[in-house]
Amino acid sequence: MGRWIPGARARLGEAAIELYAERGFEQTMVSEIAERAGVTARTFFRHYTDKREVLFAGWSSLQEATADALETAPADASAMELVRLALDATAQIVASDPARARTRQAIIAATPELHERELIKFDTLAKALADNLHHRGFDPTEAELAARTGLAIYRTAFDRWAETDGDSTLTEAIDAVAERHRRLTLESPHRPPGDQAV
Amino acid sequence: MGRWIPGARARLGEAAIELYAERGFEQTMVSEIAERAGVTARTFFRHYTDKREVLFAGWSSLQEATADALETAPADASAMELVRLALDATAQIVASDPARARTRQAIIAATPELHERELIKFDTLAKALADNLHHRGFDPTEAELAARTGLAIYRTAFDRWAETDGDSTLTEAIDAVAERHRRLTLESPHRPPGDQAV
DNA sequence: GTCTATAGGGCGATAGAC
DNA sequence: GTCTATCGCCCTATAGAC
Repeated sequence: MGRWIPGARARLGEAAIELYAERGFEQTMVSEIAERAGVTARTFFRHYTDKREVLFAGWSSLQEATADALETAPADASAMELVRLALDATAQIVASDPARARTRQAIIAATPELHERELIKFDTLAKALADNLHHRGFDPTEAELAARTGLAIYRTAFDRWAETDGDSTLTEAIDAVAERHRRLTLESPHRPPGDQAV
Repeated sequence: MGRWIPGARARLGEAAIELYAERGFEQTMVSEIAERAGVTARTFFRHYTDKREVLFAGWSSLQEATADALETAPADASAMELVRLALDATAQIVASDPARARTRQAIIAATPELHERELIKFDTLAKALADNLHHRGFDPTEAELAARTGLAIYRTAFDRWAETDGDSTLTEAIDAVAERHRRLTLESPHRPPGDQAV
């Protein structure tokens, strides 16, 4: 007795996503996930801090991938060029398993709690990117702004990509949205000092 | 008996913010908030769906204010011009009580759970703004992108404003960051079709 | 307003891997 | 022997049901 099968973490992750997809996030109890994975509920919490975290287990690798992508970038690259490199690196990972990406997306979209968690993950990603840019010499405000603008582009592109049935790539979607962003900004009038809103 | 003092909602809101600031969000129990407000814990949950929601009670008025601001805008305004009007309207409300805004900010920054909730509120605001732009005739992608870009500008401006000691206005901070955003985008090279990342 | 189920944390014991 | 994964039982606050 007490003979435990290794790989509990992975089994818990699988079981959770299956159950969330089958019957919904809120309708799934931690004890059920644990049961399907062949462990106790207590073990679940040793691997994942809470029920939501299971769906975001891979995000640290995204952060590493973007950091790697920026390491090999030319030293004189502009802030937005670097952001684009980071987005492309992210896109490659996410789009490497489109079916999983879309399943995840469907689960998250159905549950405000999970949407909340996703947003803070995006925010963490943006923060990491901003720090990276800052270390490259950009000032904090510029780094923060560029990173957040990049995330705005990425999220919009992902939304479009996820709702189409896979005839175009995520990277192409990012290209298209980035170009839109350019035009949008060019259209917006320069507001000279002294011409401020009341 | 049955004699209750009106204004429970407001008292609960005050009590919650006081206690969150005094001893931290997690260390504060709902029963303590209720006690300080002179009601039962059950009453707390009738006014606020959960512990976090207390800090975001005023956000619906922000949404209304931005909607109003866009109603009076010229019909031929560009997407980013409209976004700027919305941000300025938001800034006016938020900056009308700078001390409160900064206290709130400090509580939220100290607690990931609250940060999460704040992000979804911002996202909801962005969604509402995007819908508004969409109804004005902009296509969904453009509306979504413009709204999210606007929020990126707003949040960066707010961060800068909140960490300085009130010698400049929030609206000025937004102006400055918007101008930065323009320059950042202009610097970023146009990527012609066919020149995509590997 | 009361009652209850679930999330999630703390602690000590145990059973494997090394 | 050490180190780490797992268990099981205790506990409390949240949040929803009645």
